[in-house]
Amino acid sequence: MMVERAAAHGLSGPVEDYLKAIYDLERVGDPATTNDIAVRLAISPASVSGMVRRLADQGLITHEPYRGVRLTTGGRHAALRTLRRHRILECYLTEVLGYPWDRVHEEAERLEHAASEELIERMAAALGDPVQDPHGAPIPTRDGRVEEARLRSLAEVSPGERLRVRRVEDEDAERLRYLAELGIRPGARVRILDKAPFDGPITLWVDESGGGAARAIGVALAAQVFVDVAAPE
Amino acid sequence: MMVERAAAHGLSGPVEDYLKAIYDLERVGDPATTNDIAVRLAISPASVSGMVRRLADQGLITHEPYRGVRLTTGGRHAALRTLRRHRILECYLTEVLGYPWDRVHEEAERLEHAASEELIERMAAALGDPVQDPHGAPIPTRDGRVEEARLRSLAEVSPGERLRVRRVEDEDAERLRYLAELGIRPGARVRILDKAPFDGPITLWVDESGGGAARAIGVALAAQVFVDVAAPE
DNA sequence: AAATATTATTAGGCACACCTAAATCATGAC
DNA sequence: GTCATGATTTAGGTGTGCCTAATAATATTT
Repeated sequence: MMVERAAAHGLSGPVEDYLKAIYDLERVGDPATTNDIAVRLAISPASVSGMVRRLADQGLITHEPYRGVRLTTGGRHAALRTLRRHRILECYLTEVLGYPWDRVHEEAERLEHAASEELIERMAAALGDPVQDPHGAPIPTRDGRVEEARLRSLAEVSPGERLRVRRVEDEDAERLRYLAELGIRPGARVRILDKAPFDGPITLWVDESGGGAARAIGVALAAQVFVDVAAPE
Repeated sequence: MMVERAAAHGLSGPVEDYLKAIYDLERVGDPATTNDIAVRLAISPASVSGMVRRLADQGLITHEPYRGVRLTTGGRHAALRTLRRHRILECYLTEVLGYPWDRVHEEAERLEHAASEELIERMAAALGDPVQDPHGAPIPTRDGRVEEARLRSLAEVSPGERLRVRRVEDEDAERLRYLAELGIRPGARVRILDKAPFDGPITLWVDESGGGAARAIGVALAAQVFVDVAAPE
């Protein structure tokens, strides 16, 4: 007899996590390598090898040994369904239940595997079908379409231009809390004042209601903040 | 390295399900037998034997071989925490997200293992700390207290008295849908008109706004509907 | 009290998802 | 063109939670 999955979908929690990770790594650039995935999920490369075989057997990814891994159409759809669930949950928890910015990711990470499509759609409806989550990530549509804006990170941008923060990585609660303290969140207007050489601190001006403030952050943190050129307001 | 549980609590989903089942069986009467648990969870008795050992090792239950199983204080608290999560979720899904009566149990059954204490308390607060779920089951308090009213089932009551439906079993969606059609839900006022012999049908009068209707149900279904003597309104 | 039926447990397996340690493969340096 | 380094895979193992089939303990009948 087949093991009855506790999940609300055909896939186990771990499988959904792999697909999300692969989607995200692929999005940035090249095919996801075993190692990339291992680092992302904080598990050993050997474990990834095993799971990669199973995912390939199920037709969710293609695997060129020693080359990397790509999602198939089916795998991509599964990843986007999970991502939709995750991001709608984040919106709902934040907007309706008053969850703090930095804790929402963690809760959504668990709920996304258990929440049915119906629950997610009820939440989406209650929110008026949001198009992005609290960290600025776009929410895939029901039929699995997203447009991932091609944004530059603060680490890549040169001083001068007026910028608008569009998105921040949401994985790490502490970092998020710190960014929030600095006023760096989606929608904020910023301008880079200076970049110290040798990966030194990046000084920027953060607009705030009634003024603003100069802030300095390291390159690692700046790489997790994505911006585009600010539309004139 | 210890396996990181996906659960938001110390216990795995299956363990929480066992504890809930044992709690419920104990509540009705004698210590839960291996077989009872197996039937309740729709798994083989052999599997229950194995899990029972593990639960006993963890100090969640005591086990007298060939006698049955009882929750320890710790086990009971764990069961009540899970039950609280389940029932608050049912309330929230019904009242805030408009979930239908018959589908709410299934969704809560999955979410209860993933939802953190914080989420549950936020939902409870949004609802004004409800004291019972949509099927009439009492919600344990944060500190693990419940009073389970000693109710009689419709199958046990004699014709004549004016009754009020207090609670119905929520496991089976189809049964719930049928009961709802008949107007039999917590709060409804009913009176037994007749009980046919040899476990024959039970005929009852169900008050409805602007009248009422006579309905007949079988003993199996009647055993899942719990009532007390109607308070004069 | 012995035979039978019921109930519970043990024995032996399987799938999943992880681990460490030991090969193996690929590639850029020399 | 070989070699070392780093990435990847295989080999072998763990814990959880389920299974079936066989065995053992208890309860019931005769």
